[in-house]
Amino acid sequence: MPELPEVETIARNLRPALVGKAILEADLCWKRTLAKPSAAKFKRDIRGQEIREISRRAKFLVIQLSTDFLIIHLRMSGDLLAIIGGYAPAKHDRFILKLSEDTTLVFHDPRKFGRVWLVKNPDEVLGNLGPEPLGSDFSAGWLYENLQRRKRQLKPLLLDQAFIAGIGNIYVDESLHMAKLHPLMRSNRVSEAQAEDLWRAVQAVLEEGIRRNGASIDWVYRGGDFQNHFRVYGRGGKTCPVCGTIIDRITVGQRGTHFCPACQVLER
DNA sequence: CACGAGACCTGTTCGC
DNA sequence: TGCGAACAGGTCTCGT
Repeated sequence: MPELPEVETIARNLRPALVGKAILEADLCWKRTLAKPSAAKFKRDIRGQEIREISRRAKFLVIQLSTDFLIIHLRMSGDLLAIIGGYAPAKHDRFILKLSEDTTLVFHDPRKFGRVWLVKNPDEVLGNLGPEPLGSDFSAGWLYENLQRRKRQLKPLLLDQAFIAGIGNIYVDESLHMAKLHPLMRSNRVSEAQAEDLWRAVQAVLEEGIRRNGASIDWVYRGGDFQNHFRVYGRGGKTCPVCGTIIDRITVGQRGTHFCPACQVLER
């Protein structure tokens, strides 16, 4: 579920409930959820540290502790909950931190794709990420230049976290639609004006997602409502809100891809 | 370098 | 109603 706006929403919600609390004990329910280090070292090292700050980098949650960084990626179905008061174990809980003041941080993840790291240096995990799309290094000029240097299809390139970090399947489809660019267009054929449109669209769509507290779909509900404002994502067979044409659904890089065949024309 | 397929997982929804 | 197939917010690895 979580792309940049959803992870940002989670970080904002967790911050007031967790910052300042101490970690009493870690409990790992599904072994593979822990990416680094070993379970024994993890449990030993994390105990007694205090939660200093919670932030986001791309789709990662970064929890700064007294001496280490706890980094979490929710992948497809992960969710993080701060439970104040009695904690009752639930079916898909994979990892639990018992905190001071009767608080529990629960990592709930039905599909078990999510991962957790405990590291001294966050770059060990975050070092290969591209620029933050809502950050100052992401400019129209940077985007144009870097699109020229590749010859990839736009959609898979924008999903490549080493190229730009934080965009996922929903927001890429929405961004390309807003910029009126076809998902299969070659990146090196994007004009300077089109790159500027794409730059603007990516930021607008992500900002709207954050403003609406992210998108909540299916059984993973977190209170966001961006799902009620999708223009193309998940709307194959329905009409384009801009021109009324029927939205098409294709597969690109094994991902469902939604676009308007009239607004987003593939020139060749 | 670019791309497709397969893995990793469980749950829901759809078609017959 | 039952049952298999398709599909789901992500990313990694391997072969071509």
